[in-house]
Amino acid sequence: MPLAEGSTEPRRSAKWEARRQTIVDTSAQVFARQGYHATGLTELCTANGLGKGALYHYIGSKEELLAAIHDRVMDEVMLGPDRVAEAGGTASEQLAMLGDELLGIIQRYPDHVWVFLHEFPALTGERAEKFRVRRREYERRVEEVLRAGMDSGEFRPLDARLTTLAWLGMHNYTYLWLKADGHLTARDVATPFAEIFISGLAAVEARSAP
Amino acid sequence: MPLAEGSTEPRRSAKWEARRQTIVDTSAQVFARQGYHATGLTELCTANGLGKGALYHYIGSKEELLAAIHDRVMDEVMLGPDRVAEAGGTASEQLAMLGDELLGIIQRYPDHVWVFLHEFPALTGERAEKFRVRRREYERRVEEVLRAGMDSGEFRPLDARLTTLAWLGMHNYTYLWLKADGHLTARDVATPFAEIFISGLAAVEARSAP
Amino acid sequence: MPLAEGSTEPRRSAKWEARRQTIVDTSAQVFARQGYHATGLTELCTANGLGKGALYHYIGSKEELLAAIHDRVMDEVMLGPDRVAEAGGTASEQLAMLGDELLGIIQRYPDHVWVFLHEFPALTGERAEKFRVRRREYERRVEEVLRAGMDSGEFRPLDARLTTLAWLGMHNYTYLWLKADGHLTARDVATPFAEIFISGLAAVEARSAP
Amino acid sequence: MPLAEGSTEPRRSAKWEARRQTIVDTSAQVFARQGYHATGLTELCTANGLGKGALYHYIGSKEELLAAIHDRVMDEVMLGPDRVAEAGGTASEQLAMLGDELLGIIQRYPDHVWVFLHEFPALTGERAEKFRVRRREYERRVEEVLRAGMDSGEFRPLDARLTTLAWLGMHNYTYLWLKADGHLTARDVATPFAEIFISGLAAVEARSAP
DNA sequence: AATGAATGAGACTTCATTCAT
DNA sequence: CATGAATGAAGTCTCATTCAT
Repeated sequence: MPLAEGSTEPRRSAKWEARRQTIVDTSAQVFARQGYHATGLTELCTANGLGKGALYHYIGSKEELLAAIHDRVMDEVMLGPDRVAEAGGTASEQLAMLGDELLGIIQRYPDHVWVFLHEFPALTGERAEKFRVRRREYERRVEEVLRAGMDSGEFRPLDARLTTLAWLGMHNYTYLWLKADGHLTARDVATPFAEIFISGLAAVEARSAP
Repeated sequence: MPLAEGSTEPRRSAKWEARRQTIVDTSAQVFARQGYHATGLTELCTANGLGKGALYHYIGSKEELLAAIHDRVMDEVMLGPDRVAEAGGTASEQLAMLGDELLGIIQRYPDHVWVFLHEFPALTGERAEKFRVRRREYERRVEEVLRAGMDSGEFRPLDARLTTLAWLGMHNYTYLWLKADGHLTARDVATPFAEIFISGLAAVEARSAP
Repeated sequence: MPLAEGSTEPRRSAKWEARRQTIVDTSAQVFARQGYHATGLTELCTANGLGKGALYHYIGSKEELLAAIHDRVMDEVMLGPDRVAEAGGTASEQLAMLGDELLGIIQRYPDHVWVFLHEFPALTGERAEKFRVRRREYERRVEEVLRAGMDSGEFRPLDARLTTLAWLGMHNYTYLWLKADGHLTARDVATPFAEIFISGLAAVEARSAP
Repeated sequence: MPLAEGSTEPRRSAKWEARRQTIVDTSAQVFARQGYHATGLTELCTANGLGKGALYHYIGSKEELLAAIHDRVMDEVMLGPDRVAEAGGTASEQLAMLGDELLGIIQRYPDHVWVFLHEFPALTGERAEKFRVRRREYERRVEEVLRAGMDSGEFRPLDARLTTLAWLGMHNYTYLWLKADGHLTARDVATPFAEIFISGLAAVEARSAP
């Protein structure tokens, strides 16, 4: 019996967990390339070098595998706001850091992110709800930073929600072209993005002074 | 396969074309709600109030239907840059207009856009290539406007490609939340987006003057 | 829209219904021979001379097919008590008639009955409940006849429920050996069974009269 | 396959045998609840608190386990006629005793009996044949008693085979509702059953004498 | 124009069983 | 004694598409 309550999943060996992680990562690649629905179990088996039975020994179901990919990337994403809050600094600095963190993840986990942003609707029931909640939570954290900047007069007073969505779109959308194997690092992108966005938010007086 | 597209396809009656258009639009709705792969032909039949044979009479194949949805929205999108070029004006004005046009389409065709941005990978072969080309063409037109602004000194000198991608992300990503039925009009969003983005690009002297 | 309310099943053509009935009967034979769980869809396809898709066009699902077999036989069984009640007569006569009817069905539908008595636990949810209810209803009708006989003094006063179960066991159990192809007719069995059972129930004075 | 049963099978330790017996009994419960085919090895493992390897160490195969359950109950059943023959008495007394014994087993081993009567067709080859033979042997013993009663004039001259089948049905069928946990003992049922059946068989003169 | 029966490949998943550890 | 990873065949069911009517 595990110490933590409510964990209905039977404890598995470290070896099992490691293998499972490998399978999750490999499968993310395949899903990113072909799409979740367009990828059959047989293809996943080939990609992972496993028979169907063995694959199911690790993944439980195709949808559970999809959720595991989501978890992998969402766990990382949620760390960003925490680290940023801990680091402190001005709203501009915090927003820049958030962008850095986010693009870093997109670059390090391009496949997982692709799956996360594209195949989320394939999740059903509780699994879908879980990630809807986590996603909203992240957005809320971004919005908080923006709102703080507006409150302090560092940013112009804008619609915070709309501004958050603009920022998210600008950054998230990079999943379509930002890959680790390119010559571009995450920071190469994050820095100009931050420059554009933050100076776009900057309080008017700072700009229009005669 | 015909050498010249559209030439050998048997001309259909106006009635047929009208009915087909209705089917394309209705199907876009279903695809947007459930995903292309997750939607079966039977569901499409129900949604369109047609038997399988009749549906195939109009759509040719499921993938051709998907391509028709792409066409519907891409035809509209490509009109934007043309109209903008014709209208003339400063780079800022042109960029704002582009945003206006794009968000207008996203709001008027939320389902088609959703399908276009989400299910594009389901297209294969020539059909995929066709839309890849059109999409790149649109991006090139946006980049042109940005490059013109930088050349004229209206915008700071930035990486034009990267800036284009930032602009596209910020605008395209609205497909996830911008719906016609909301209280928000396309312009309600386009205006603040343009303000943020354009002032973010504005040449430094304009901002830092003492 | 069908006239009858609540009928969610789409109306089907008479041809479809006829073909379905044939499939139900043929499948009952296969299930009776090999068992429900031990029979695969492929086998059913072979037996019915149909591909998988076509078979599903008619049966909906394997369990629905099982339910259809249940329906076929249960519809017939439930007619017995009605006909008997209508015919009237003494309790002994009614009981004999019930046995006649029941064994007649067992002989005419040996496969359906086998499936009904053996594979009932394979039904789930509402489908299981439906037949549990109908079965109890039939038993209640038998018990009523017995109780009437006891009340009138025609039968000895015994535990009516227990007596019902004895009668049911004696008759139902014939499904294991009573086949139409044998030389034995249903009546050949029903008559001696009725003689034994009814004289076993007969009021004591009728038997022990000097 | 060993030529002489039981001879070449490696003798197992008493501990092994005990453990095996426990497993057989526990599994009978699971099979009775869910059916043989509907129960997976994994479920059996859970129910028995054993891993797959360990379970196979005891059971050999799923079908062998099923056979063991059959053995358990059939061994008991076959003792009945022997004990009855040894006890002697009139045909009526012997028949009543047989019923007593049989219902006693059904009540003491409801799960094993359920499996025996329901899942017998899942046995294949020699194993199926073995139990077919034992079952026929039991029926023969019952028929002998009936025939003796008829020969002696104690019972009316009826079709002995048919009468046997009636008696078996009446008694065997109780497996559907006779459980140990109820308030009803086996004798509570056996006595009225015997009364009905035996008086139903009683020689005519005893009843219809003018 | 339209129907819907039929196809058969392939979808996801579970099965009983084996065997290296 | 016991484990649990691995197998691969078979399970039920859905798919897009065709075609006789």
